[in-house]
Amino acid sequence: MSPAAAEPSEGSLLLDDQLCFALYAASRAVTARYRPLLDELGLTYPQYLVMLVLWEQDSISVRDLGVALQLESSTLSPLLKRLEANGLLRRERRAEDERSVAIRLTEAGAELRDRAGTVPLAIGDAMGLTPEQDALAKQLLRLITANVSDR
Amino acid sequence: MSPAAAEPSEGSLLLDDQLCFALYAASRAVTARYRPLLDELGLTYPQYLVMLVLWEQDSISVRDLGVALQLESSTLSPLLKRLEANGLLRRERRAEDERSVAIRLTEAGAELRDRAGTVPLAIGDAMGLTPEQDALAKQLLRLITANVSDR
DNA sequence: CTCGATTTAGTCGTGCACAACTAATTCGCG
DNA sequence: CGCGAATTAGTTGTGCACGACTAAATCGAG
Repeated sequence: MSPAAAEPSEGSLLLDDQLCFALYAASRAVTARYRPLLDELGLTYPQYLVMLVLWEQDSISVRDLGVALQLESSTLSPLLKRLEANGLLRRERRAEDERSVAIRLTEAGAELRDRAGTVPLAIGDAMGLTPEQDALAKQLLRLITANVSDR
Repeated sequence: MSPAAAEPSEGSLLLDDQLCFALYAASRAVTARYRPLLDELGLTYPQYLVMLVLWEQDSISVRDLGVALQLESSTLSPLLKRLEANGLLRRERRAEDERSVAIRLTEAGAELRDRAGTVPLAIGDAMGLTPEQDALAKQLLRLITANVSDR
């Protein structure tokens, strides 16, 4: 007989017992926190993630971008079109394989990296986790993603 | 000098160092896992969350639903309209306050609860966490949500 | 070499998510 | 009581996210 509140958790239909809801709510809360910072860079949150990949590895195919971000081409194609329209990148068919499209940063896209440098620290600060909690959270989230993805 | 891989984490612009990306990817992976189960119930994932709240507390206002799920009326209004069109709930202006709209389950909406009973267990199984990991993850996610939301 | 299978981007339709705004109703101060 | 402020749903516009599909290019077995 535990004196603490009951923990039905497994198989419960109560919203607040659901890990999935905690995950969903946290994800939206974090992107909401990013919004004002990214507004100053003229980026949305998914666009920011694409830029992170490109700053790490320029000239990547749409396919490999999709693998890195776990997004479909039907999500990426219009998103990349908007980033191209904003002058941050160029899309060009690869000569060696005309099916593939290489995404390359423009000068403006590469320079945006400098202005984005303060963003992760500001968010990390807002999340308010200790380095240990941060590492633990990442570990658990990757475990969930891996378990839930396969089969 | 740690022999393991470096952990720059704080202030890094590498995608895989970002807790925010782990969160975003996990959230989408989990909802993707729900999709085939919810398809059988004729629900989307956000619709399922709304139904969870209604099974817990029938006859709730749009406002209170928004508080529970942290969603705006501009998201809920069309979503509720679709659930109403599918015969799962009714919307009626409250007599005592004509600004407010009460959401009430129909018979079909209440009965759907029985068919949904197996969903949380199936998902919990797919996530593959120990009860301790599950509790820890929920705790960390709620901490992040709370820290990131205020101010 | 050839032709069906595979790979790669992209389009289209549906349903969130949210900011900005509107309209109706209720509240509450003077 | 009267009227401006606040509350509540809802609409509109933009941008994801993803399934289903298409078109073009490449691959590979025979």
